[in-house]
Amino acid sequence: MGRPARLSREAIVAAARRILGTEGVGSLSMRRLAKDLDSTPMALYHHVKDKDELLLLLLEEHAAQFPRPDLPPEPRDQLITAAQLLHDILAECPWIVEVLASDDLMAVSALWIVENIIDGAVRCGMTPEQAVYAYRVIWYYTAGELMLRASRGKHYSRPDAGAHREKAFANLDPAQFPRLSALAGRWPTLTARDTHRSGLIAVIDGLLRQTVG
Amino acid sequence: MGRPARLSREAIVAAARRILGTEGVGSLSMRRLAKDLDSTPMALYHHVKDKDELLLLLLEEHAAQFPRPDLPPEPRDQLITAAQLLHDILAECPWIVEVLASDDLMAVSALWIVENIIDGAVRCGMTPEQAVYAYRVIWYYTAGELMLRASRGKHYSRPDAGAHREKAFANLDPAQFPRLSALAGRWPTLTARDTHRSGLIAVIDGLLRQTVG
DNA sequence: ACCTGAACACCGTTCAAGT
DNA sequence: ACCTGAACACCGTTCAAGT
Repeated sequence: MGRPARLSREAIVAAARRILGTEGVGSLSMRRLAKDLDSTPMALYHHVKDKDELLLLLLEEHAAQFPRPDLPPEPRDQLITAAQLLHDILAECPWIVEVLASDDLMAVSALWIVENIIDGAVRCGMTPEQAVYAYRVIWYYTAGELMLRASRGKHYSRPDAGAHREKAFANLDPAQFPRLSALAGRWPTLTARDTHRSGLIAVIDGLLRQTVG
Repeated sequence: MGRPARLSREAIVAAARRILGTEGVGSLSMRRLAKDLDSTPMALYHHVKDKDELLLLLLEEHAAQFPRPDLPPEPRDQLITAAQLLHDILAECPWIVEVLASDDLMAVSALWIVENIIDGAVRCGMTPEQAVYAYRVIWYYTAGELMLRASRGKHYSRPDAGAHREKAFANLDPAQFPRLSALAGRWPTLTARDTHRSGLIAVIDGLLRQTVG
């Protein structure tokens, strides 16, 4: 019957997800993964093309397992809810943004969301061209939020987190930077707030006004 | 008189900028930099704290040298022009976005732009809190656009660029994805368009409507 | 087909020693 | 103070060989 393969795509993806969950993306390397599987780095390359493919497999798995709620029928609500959902799915694997960036299309298991964003936009009165434009603006906002959220998470445990910022604020000339000086004390609190949804609504309504009045 | 230091911050930054300009961020490593300076990697650490500090020095230099045009007096125009300027300054060094992300404040030589964004927002009628919120939404949009632009640049020369996307579109079920199927052929053209400014205006007007009606 | 070992061509950074 | 050499603890990936 031919000896069974020791490794498999599934086993590799499962081990990778375990590392991701317990130690973060920073710890996920082909070598570390091989060690966890009692194998060698090169054995992995028989099952996945390269590290990017492995990361995409992880996203596919994550997105496929994510619940698919019914979307509201009203087109603007559908647009907002779908865009929010796109953010929420990726918020749990923000490391994927860099991989997705190389091609500007979502992973296939998250494509239904893109379809719903475009559909909502068209049903709001946009042309298909305008709907793609709106999707891109929403995607830039979402990707930026995810990237900055991820690197905040990466550095928040450092003892000197925000040291550079505090020093910059302390050296601020109030005559030259009146607005920033006045805000200095409240800046950390204000920037720590989660304003994603509210910002998303502003972005979408701005796009709707610009295109369909 | 004590022998002069062979290396200096300035010489290191200059060599780094040369590598950045001719070969891109991917080629900028402390070891490569040392080689270009006929020195050793560790000699560099006597003049800069670490690689992140070096990258910030490069941004400071770039932003300081950038022209500082007068901004339009009308607050909404000031807001739009300042936000556009923020994008244009960073568009020439998009690799900095990751470094800036760790602290959520701009490099000091670009702070005058942040001041003007906040000022424009306040003069449009926003409270300082709302102005910081607006700045953050604008920054997310800008950072996302820059990041995706950068990785498009990184991969556009590959022979298989867009291969994954094309295959994904080809396998699309028109019944399940009517909007995307209809757009498939035009997707590459539509997503290649530079819509930054138009999107920025939509974002800003959306924010203004949401906060000051 | 699947896996191993060794190698290639790199990283950022620390440590101990030199002048 | 400034610099060097060697080392630490890693990377992703290719190549040639084994079963």
